[in-house]
Amino acid sequence: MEVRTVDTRERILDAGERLFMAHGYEGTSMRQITGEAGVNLAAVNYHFGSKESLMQEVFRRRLDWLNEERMRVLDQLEAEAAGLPVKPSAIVDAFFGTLLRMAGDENRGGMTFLRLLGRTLTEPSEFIRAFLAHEYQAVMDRYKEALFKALPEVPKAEIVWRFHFMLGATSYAIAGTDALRLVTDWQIEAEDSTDRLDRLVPRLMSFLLGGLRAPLPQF
Amino acid sequence: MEVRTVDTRERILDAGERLFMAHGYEGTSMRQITGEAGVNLAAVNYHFGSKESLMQEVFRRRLDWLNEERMRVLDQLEAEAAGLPVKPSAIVDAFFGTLLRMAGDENRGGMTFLRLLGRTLTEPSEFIRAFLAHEYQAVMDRYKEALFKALPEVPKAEIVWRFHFMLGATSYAIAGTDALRLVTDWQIEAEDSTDRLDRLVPRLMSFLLGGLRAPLPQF
DNA sequence: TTATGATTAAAACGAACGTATGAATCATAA
DNA sequence: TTATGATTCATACGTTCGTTTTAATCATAA
Repeated sequence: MEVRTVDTRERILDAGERLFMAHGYEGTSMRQITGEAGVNLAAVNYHFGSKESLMQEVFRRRLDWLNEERMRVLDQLEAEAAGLPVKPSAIVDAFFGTLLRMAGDENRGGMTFLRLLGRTLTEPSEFIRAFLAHEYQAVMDRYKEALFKALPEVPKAEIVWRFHFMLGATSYAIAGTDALRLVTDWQIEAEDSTDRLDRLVPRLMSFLLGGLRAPLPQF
Repeated sequence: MEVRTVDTRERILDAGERLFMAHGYEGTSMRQITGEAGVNLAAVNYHFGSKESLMQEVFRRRLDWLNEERMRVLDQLEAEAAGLPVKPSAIVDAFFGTLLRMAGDENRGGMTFLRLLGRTLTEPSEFIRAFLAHEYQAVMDRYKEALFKALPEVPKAEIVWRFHFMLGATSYAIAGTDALRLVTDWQIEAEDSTDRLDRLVPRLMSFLLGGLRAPLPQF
């Protein structure tokens, strides 16, 4: 009774993850999902209730671990710091590095999930935004507070904005690995894909830290 | 014979721009568009041929001007520099500042178009990506070359990546003005919307330049 | 072995989709 | 004023959408 259920659920989640990533939420049909998963059309509604609930479950499966891990790493950093502020670079790595390192872990969705997440953060559908905002709120608040402490001389509003910019650069870097042929041509194409991922992390980290620590704008 | 045609076309483009921004391409129906525009359902197919062609025309109406302006500004910067390399900050402002200043120009789409553009850059639909890549190619190449000259000591691949990151931060900052309640709560909400836009430009510029000039990652 | 509840399967539902058609209406030039 | 071509209109086409229903099939416990 259990074996086939888990199998079916998992197959649907995998197919949904890949197809939502490739074609977006509205652009993916239930028939595509069940077709790719090799299950009956009615299986999604039976196991998840609706297409919306499936989408939420696709995210929950990955985000639960990611955000717990982010909390755990930050806990550890703060424990090691023993009351002193944590270095900004460590905070940025805890938040964005933990995310990016998921790309290499096929058991946690790998690149597919990361690209889905990157795309979804700018997705218009209301229910997805509401869901993600809820899922992320606690982690966001913790990291904002950590950055406030790490950069006491920077106005809080500036930190929030720069966190926002960092999120954007990261989402885009992930989502657009092949989407954004706009900028890239031969210079990047030359590297193979594992190389590209290994090198993306330090490259992006340098960029994010440079932006975070840039001189404040004068109005 | 001309008055009503232009009117109808324009009303459809305006409605399409707003609805594609709010609900995405797949999430917007012809009936929504023609309903909001106050025109007959068949008008889109009559004037534009298809939904895809309408989407392309929505972008072309704004991008033609934007990219010409970007070319013009860069021409002028290079003329003023008289053979010497242009300052990176000036190049970044010419590309991203020109874009961001569209937000204040309601005649050129204002915030609505900017948010549509930001969201579309991560949109999965194949025909949109192909279209944008084609529309952008010449401008991208010009700006990449300018940055190569402005930063001769930085490897070209690094510059391309950082251009990519800058695009991401900018798209996201625009698209997520209200989408990304993830990070922001009271700190940003406090400012009213015109204030927010005026202050976004220098804030984003500082961040982008900080990222562009960050120390290179060591592998 | 049979009864039971969980799962899968096939088929159909009404609604909404993008597009096409042909007649009505309009503005203009002859 | 009438003829002509452009535009608007109501309507319908064929598909596809997400979901529901009812029956068949499965695994397990009594």
